[in-house]
Order: sequence, then C-alpha cells, then structure tokens
Amino acid sequence: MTLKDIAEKAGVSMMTVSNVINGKTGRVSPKTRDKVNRIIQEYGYTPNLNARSLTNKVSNIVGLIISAYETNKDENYLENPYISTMIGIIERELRQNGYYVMIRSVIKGTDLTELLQNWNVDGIIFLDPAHQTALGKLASSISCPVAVFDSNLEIDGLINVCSNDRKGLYLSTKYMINRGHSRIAFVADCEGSHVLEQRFLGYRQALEESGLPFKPEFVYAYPPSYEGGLEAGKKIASDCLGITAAVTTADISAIGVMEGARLGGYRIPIDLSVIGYDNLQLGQYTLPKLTTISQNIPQKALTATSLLLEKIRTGTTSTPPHVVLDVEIVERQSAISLF
Amino acid sequence: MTLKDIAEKAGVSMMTVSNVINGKTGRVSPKTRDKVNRIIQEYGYTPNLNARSLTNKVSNIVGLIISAYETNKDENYLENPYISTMIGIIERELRQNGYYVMIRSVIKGTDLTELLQNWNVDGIIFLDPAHQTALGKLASSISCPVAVFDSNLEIDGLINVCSNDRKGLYLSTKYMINRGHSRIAFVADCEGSHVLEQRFLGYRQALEESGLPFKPEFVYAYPPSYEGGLEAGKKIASDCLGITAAVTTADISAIGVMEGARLGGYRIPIDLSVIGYDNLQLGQYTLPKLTTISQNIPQKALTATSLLLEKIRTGTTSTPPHVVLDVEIVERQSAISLF
DNA sequence: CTGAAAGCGCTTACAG
DNA sequence: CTGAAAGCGCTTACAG
Repeated sequence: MTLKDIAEKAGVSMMTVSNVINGKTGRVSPKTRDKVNRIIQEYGYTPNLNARSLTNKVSNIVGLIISAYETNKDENYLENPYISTMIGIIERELRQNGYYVMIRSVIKGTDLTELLQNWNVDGIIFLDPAHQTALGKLASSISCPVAVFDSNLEIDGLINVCSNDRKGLYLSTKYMINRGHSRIAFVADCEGSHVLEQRFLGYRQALEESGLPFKPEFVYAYPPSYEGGLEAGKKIASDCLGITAAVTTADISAIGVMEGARLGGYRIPIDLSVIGYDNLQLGQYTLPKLTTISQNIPQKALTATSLLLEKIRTGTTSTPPHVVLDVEIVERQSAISLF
Repeated sequence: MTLKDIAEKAGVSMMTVSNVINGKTGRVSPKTRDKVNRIIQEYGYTPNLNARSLTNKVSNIVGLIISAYETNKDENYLENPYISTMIGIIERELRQNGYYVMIRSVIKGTDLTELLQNWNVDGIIFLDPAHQTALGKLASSISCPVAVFDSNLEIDGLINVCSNDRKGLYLSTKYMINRGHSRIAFVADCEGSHVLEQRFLGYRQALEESGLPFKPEFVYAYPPSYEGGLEAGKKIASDCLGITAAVTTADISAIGVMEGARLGGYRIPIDLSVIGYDNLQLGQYTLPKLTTISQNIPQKALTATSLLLEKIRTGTTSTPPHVVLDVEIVERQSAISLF
C-alpha cells in the first residue's frame, strides 16, 4: 500500500493524498479530503517513513546513546536502574510527540557519527557521561540538537541537565552532623569524575560549615559499586577510627558498605549510619531500608527531552539549555541520631 | 557527502562506489577499489540508510516492543530489571551483527503495525508477553520474523523462547520439602497468566511426588509484586496455619513476603523460609540474601536474538523455533532446613 | 571491469 | 483546489 495506490483508488493525484495526510487542509476540498481519508482508513495505509526521511531530511528518529564499557564488554549498562528508568521515561515522551527511538551503545566515536549520518537522526541524547571527551571533540561536527546529563562540558547551546550533586552530599553529610555524628566517612573514589568531585565538595562544605575538621583518613576511595562499598565497609570496621557514619555516592555502594561493616562486626544502623545516593527502588528492600538522596530521575529525563524536542522543532530553546535540578533527602532507616 | 560526491571525486560512476561499499569486489578492479576506499576514508562517508532501505526493502532495523501499561501509563516497564537486562543483551547482539534497534512501547495494536510499515523493520522482538492475544490476531499480517518469550501461542514459525517455568517451582518446592518443610505456601495469583499457571503446576507436582496433600488455604493469591508479597507475608503470619516455607514466583514478591512476615512477628528464615524467582541482582542485597530460581536471562535473550537473525537472513531457522531453557536454583540464605 | 537508466515512496516548489 | 515534474540517496537489473 503506497501513496500511489491510495491516489489511484481515490481517483486523485499522489500530491493530494500527501496533502491530506500532512494536514495541509487548506489545499484540499473537504469532499476529496473525506474520500481520501476513508480510503486510507479502509486499507490501513501508513506512510513509509524511510521515503519521507529521504525527502524531508528529518527522520523523526532520536538516538539514545549509552556507552558500552570498553574494558569489559560483557557488562551491561542497561542493568543500571538509573539508565533504564531514564530510557523508559524518555521513550514515552518521545513517542507521544511522534518520534521514534533508536537505542545504541557506542564504543568508538565513529559508531556514533555513523548512526547520525546513517539515519539523519533529528536529535541525540547521551544517557551517561562516559563519552564526554569524545563528545567535546565531535560537537562541532554534529548538526542536530544534543542533550547530555551531568556534564561539565561548556558547549554553546548544548542541552545539559544536571542535578545538584554538591548539594546532594552536603545534605547527607549535614543530616549526619545534625544527628550528632562528627566522625563521618566519605565513601567514593572521585578520581576523574566531575560528578563525584562535586559530591565530594558538598561533603567538605558541610564539614566546614559545622566547624568539623576534614580528615583524609575518613575518605574511603573505593569505586561507587557494591564491591567497592563492601571493601570500604570492611575497612571502616577494621580501621577502628571511631567512625559512626558513612556518606556514599550511590545506593549500591551504601548497600555494600552496610554489608561490609556488618561482616566486620558492626550493627547497622546502631554502630554505623549510612546514607545512599540515587533513591533506587532497591533501597526500599534492604534491611534497614536505605536513607538516601533522591535525584528525581523522571524530572531529569523529562526536562532534557522537552528541551531537545523544542530545539528540534524551533531550532532553539526558550529557556537556558543548562539546567541544574534540585535534590532532596529521603529518610528511611539506615541513618540514626546519636542523641 | 553522498555516493555521487564520492563517485565524482574518484572519477568513477556511483555504481562502482556502491559495489565497493557493498563488497561486490569481483566487479571492481583492485585499483579502483583502493582509490574509492581511500576517498571514502578521507571524507568519512557513510551511506544513508534511509535511501538504502527504500530500495532494498530491508532496513537493518529490529523493533523491540514492550507493552505500555494500559491501566497506569505512569508505570514504566523498563524499571523491571528483567526487561532492561534483556534489552541490553539484545541491543549488543544486534549491533554486533550490523542491525539498529528501535525500541517502542505499544498500547494499541495499530501502534505496532504502524511501526512495522513505517520503517520496514526486518524483525521484531516482543519483550513481554502482555500483547499475546493481540499478536495472535496480527500474526498473519506481519511479514517479518517475530520473536517472543514465554508464550503459549502456537503460531507456525514463531520464535518462542521460554524458560521451564514448571520446573522452576518444582525445584523451589522440592528444595523446601527436602529440608523438612511440609506446610509450604504458594504465593501468587496465577489467574490469566500462562507462565504463572505453569509455575503453580510445578508446585503441585512437587507436593504430589512427595505425597504431601495440596491445601487450597496454602495458596496466597496476591499479585507477584512487592506489595502483593507484603500482604501475603502478613497474612501468612496472622493465619497461624503452621506454614514454615513460602515459594514465590518473583524475587520482588519474595522480598515482600519476608518483610510482611517480619511485620507479623516472624523471623526470616528461622520461622519462615522463602524462595524467590528470577535471580535479580537485588536478591544479593537483601537480608537474608535471597535463595531463588535463576532463568539465565542472557541465554534467553541471546537465543531469541540468534534465531531471529538467522531467520531474517535465511528465511528460516535451522533448529526448531520453540525452545525451552532450563532453570536452576541459586542457594543463598533465605531458606533453611528444619532438621 | 564499468556505466546509464529506472525505480524505491515520498515531498517540495511550481503551474494551472 | 488539483496535478505533472523533479529530486532525496541509494541499488538492481541490464548493456557494453
């Protein structure tokens, strides 16, 4: 079923059918319009978007880019609930606006440019910040609107939706301080991550504001993973530095810390209060349930998608494309007061 | 940069460039081939796949379909770790085979046919079984290969990768029986779900084999969600039927059961042993760590993808398209022996 | 080994 | 209000 078939059955030209489909109603008499619509209905015609893309130079496709791990190709970014939640929300929003979503993990820079040129994608969203340096170089050659998250890239017009990472750790550290904790561990290796560095600054800011000294030995520089947290938790227990609280940069890390500290003989939260980061669903299923910092992931995804759509349609955004979203603490059971 | 541009720069016809790109080397002299390749490299040319799809009638796109919840459009299937893990694995496999992945949630049947016709997708994969009845009707009108999971649809040539659900619950129930449990609750409302009915049959089979009576009051027909499990757990505790073990059909449900029973005064696993289903990552983070049935999700995803690719390329599959994968029990801490 | 022609299904100016 | 022509970027027969 093609435009031509419909045109023949309706006894009009392809042009007219095309106009009807595209709602250019001013150019078609109501009578022909109705007749054409009836026939389209009857035969269940839908236009071939490949052909349309070819002429229009727009594709109605938005590319969702995730970084494939270069080191371990068996890992799977989609198992990260943060990423998959984002994808779900973005997909729905794009679909409701008439766009199709192509999802692709990318290893080399050419994987990306290929996608762009191959399909004339109308916009792209980078779901994780791993390819920022590559993006920095490519930016000038990408002609479609681009959205990223949590980036420190300073590219003119780049849609960049961040969350207030510094405030996040400021809040969790302050939460501990307000409850009488003064020997507070910071668990994460921030090396090379802009996001984590910001969180570390939030930790230091909270200490400073409260007149507490920063102690390098309270920094447990392990990766923000379950395994990293596990090691940190064990070490906190064995170090015997009098630490009563630990702030982390990921729920998964916090869960590791709880388990590690437990293996070292600590009771959680009696002997060690722990706060996570991300407010993942699984924090509700741990024992104790995890107190954590919430990023409002849906808002983050929607903000970026809306800005991207606006830019695709109008060529620009009516509000600044760099937005920093607020964070908040979600109180559950893993952090308690010493009073 | 188009074929034409490259052809001009190389001083040959578009045809020749096309042949070089498509590796029809027999038709091009090595010298021209090298020259053309050099120019392609130099200008970073990649073919426009919209145009290619238009002529070839194949698109190199595979559609990944997830059902949007009709009842609650704010829910998000991608938050289901089973689904997102599948997507991650499928995406990688397809990409490595030169395919692009279009992901789309679907509410009405037309959402689907639209996708197919719009983009000439080469194949589609239904990630969840929710649209089986719709698929049953559509099947005859879909011309490309289709893969589904855990379906009871009997459609000729349909790629259908299942896991042995019956065996799954047989294993978990047997596990309990072998450890001295005789009053074993089954937690799930199987109504309308082929998969859950199979699991229920596995439960009954294990009881029967061991000469244990099936008691309807041991069936806690709650949805296989955290909330459902929570209710079931509370009710198990308050019913005082002497139940010492509960088998479930989802990890998330098992976690709810543990929490609910705990709220009812039970200690887990001392007073109640619990076994999950799915082997989700989060089962490693609960307390006690969850004993569960593992589906080998990567294998499931890869099997379906490989069969689909084979069918796209050759028009058929060399092995039967209906495969049932084995399941196994993963022992952790949530189920103990009464001896 | 190489190329000129036709066509995939659509849309955009341009005439009438 | 309606239509014939040209073109988007590619590939598939078909000649030479």
